[in-house]
Amino acid sequence: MKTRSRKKEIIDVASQLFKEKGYNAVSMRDIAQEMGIKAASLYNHITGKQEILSTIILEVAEKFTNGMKKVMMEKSSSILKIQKIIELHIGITINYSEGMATLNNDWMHLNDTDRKEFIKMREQYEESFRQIIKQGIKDQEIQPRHPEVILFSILSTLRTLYLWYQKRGKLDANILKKDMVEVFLNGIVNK
Amino acid sequence: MKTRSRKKEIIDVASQLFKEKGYNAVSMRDIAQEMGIKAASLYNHITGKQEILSTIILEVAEKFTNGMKKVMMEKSSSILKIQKIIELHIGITINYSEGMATLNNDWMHLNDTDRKEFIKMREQYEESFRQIIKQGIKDQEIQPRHPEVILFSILSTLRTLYLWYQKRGKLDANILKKDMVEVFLNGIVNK
DNA sequence: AATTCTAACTAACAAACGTTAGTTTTGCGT
DNA sequence: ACGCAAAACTAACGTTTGTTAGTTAGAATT
Repeated sequence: MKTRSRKKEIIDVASQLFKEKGYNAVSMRDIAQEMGIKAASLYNHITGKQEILSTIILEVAEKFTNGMKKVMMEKSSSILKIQKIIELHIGITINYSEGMATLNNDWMHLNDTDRKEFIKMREQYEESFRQIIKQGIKDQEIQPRHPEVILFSILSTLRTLYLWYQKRGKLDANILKKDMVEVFLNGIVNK
Repeated sequence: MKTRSRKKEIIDVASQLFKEKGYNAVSMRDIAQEMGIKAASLYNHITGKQEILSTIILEVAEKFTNGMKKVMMEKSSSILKIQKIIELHIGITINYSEGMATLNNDWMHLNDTDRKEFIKMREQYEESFRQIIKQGIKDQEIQPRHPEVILFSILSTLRTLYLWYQKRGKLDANILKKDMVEVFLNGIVNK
């Protein structure tokens, strides 16, 4: 189907623009101009601006949900699971950095239905992560600190990875992962 | 001057709304309605929407610049300086959480002049932080890892603190600081 | 009591917005 | 070469936007 690929083009162009200026600062005319067509022509492929937004965000959100599901099913230590989660975030950031930006910054502009679905997914994701940390503390793999601080510190770093990854150019994902795991697991102090 | 306090009111109301919906999704009529007046009346106190935005952002940005300047002048270890920076962020987040959100999300909607100034301030701030980390590695206080990963991990956590602080309600700032310092300095692994 | 000032108001503006309707062009399968 | 569907176009719509102009009620100052 030709429409599919054209639709994908629209989503890609929109992702890029949303990342730079945010959803509300990008008009349908901006998107169309970037594609060399008129705004009205976009409606041959999509139902509206909202559809673009929810397509971008929910696609990335599902990647996270599925990735976390896999991690949760593994029979490994909590530390190893956290490493897998860091890996998951790095992978998604590399492949969907524009979508990642939109998910972070513009999820609140989803329509009621999609926004509620998104929030539910996000809460479940965080809850899974929290359980892993709590289990790690119980098993004495992880230091007995407030789980919420650990969860928040790691998650906010991973969520804004997209801001940073582009600047570093083609820094090897493996090196990035290794260093980041080291920092979170062992800290920065030289003892 | 009476106008000053009324202007402050506008800034405060706008900060709250900007935090929730973002700069472009908040209209002058929204701000006015929240204050119980008409949009046109706002112009007795401010020159326009842009002024509101730059007032909010540049005020917070200067807090950071001044705070960092103080830290840099201290004659203490790098580790201690990093602790001071964490303290600085927590303090600003508590007192200016709305402005913090706007700074993070809407700085790109500043006009050309203000945006350039903001970017310069941010770059200088990051560079100072980077120097502290590099010095710490040279002095063998900090483990010899890529400074950029350390910088990014800490900074992105601190920058999005505002997202998390409100949820935790009145969690004591001192406990938060202590736990967060522990996580970054010593990591989470129980050795 | 008269004047000035502050901060609100109503009315209106031009521009930009998302979207719809109807029409024309393009390009592929026959 | 013809037919048809896909995908572009023009024109316009009703809203919403930030902002300006001119006016008015009430308080403060003289």
